[in-house]
Amino acid sequence: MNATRATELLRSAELRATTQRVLLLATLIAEAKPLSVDDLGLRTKNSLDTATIYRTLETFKEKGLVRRVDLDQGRALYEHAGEHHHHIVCTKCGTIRDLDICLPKTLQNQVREESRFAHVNQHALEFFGVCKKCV
Amino acid sequence: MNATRATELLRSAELRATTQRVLLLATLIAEAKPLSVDDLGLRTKNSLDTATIYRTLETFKEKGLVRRVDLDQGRALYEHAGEHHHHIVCTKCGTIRDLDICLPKTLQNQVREESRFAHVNQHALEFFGVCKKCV
DNA sequence: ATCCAGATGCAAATGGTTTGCATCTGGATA
DNA sequence: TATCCAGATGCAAACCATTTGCATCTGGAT
Repeated sequence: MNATRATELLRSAELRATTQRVLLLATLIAEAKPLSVDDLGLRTKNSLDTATIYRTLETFKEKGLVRRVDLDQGRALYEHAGEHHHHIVCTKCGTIRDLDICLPKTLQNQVREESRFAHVNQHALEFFGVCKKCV
Repeated sequence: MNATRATELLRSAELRATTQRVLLLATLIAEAKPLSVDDLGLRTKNSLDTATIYRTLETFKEKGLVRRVDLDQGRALYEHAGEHHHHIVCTKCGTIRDLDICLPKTLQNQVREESRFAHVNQHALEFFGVCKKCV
């Protein structure tokens, strides 16, 4: 069960381990993929108020427990924050797969130079395609 | 003036060159950066109905005249579709700068293999940082 | 067992985007 | 150039994800 793991994580993030937070975090850990607020509502059997889910996800994000992913225009997705990675999305069925790749350092340095920004902190990289089932 | 250029582009896209479309496309060409629906409303002196802007942008997108950029959670941005490129956004002031870089082919091939998708059609790559003015 | 700052639930408000419908117009045709 | 109509526009209402105000509840410290 991920409830104990979730509780531990909440404690180390200095957050009160409420029923709702444990449930949400455990769900995010269990599913291990980006979920929408609706998804989270369904997977927790609508036992949580929508506003609570939004507020909780925001809190989690601030503490680095989850990461927000913008794959979908229209609604936000959140995933348990493990290692930095990227995704590929099937434009037909919406399936999301994790990718174990990242940008080469050379490209990141190139951006630092070309942008003339003082800092380059992060990047979003998402791929879109058609999965085998949807060909 | 970009109006004639816009009219030409509309014609070759087989779209009726209405006053509104010419105005919108000319504005997108002139600004040469991602604009929100609100931005477009202001820059056209609120002479266009919001619904018209949304519908027109959707039409333009289908015809490949504009590209939608998701930099901002909350509202969509659209830019005149020139060459494929990416952006860097200042997380303090919101300034967007074009980047003349793209993913190395090797990485794209890596994604093709690792994803096991039938096709990989496109990617979104955005950088976030702090520009010199905002340090 | 008590207590209270912070968390939750509920409902209403917000803001971007979409849609139904009556009217208008670009541009093809005669 | 005048006519015509499919498609475009304007307006207002509807939608939907997200946020917010506020009264009540609760985790965990005392």
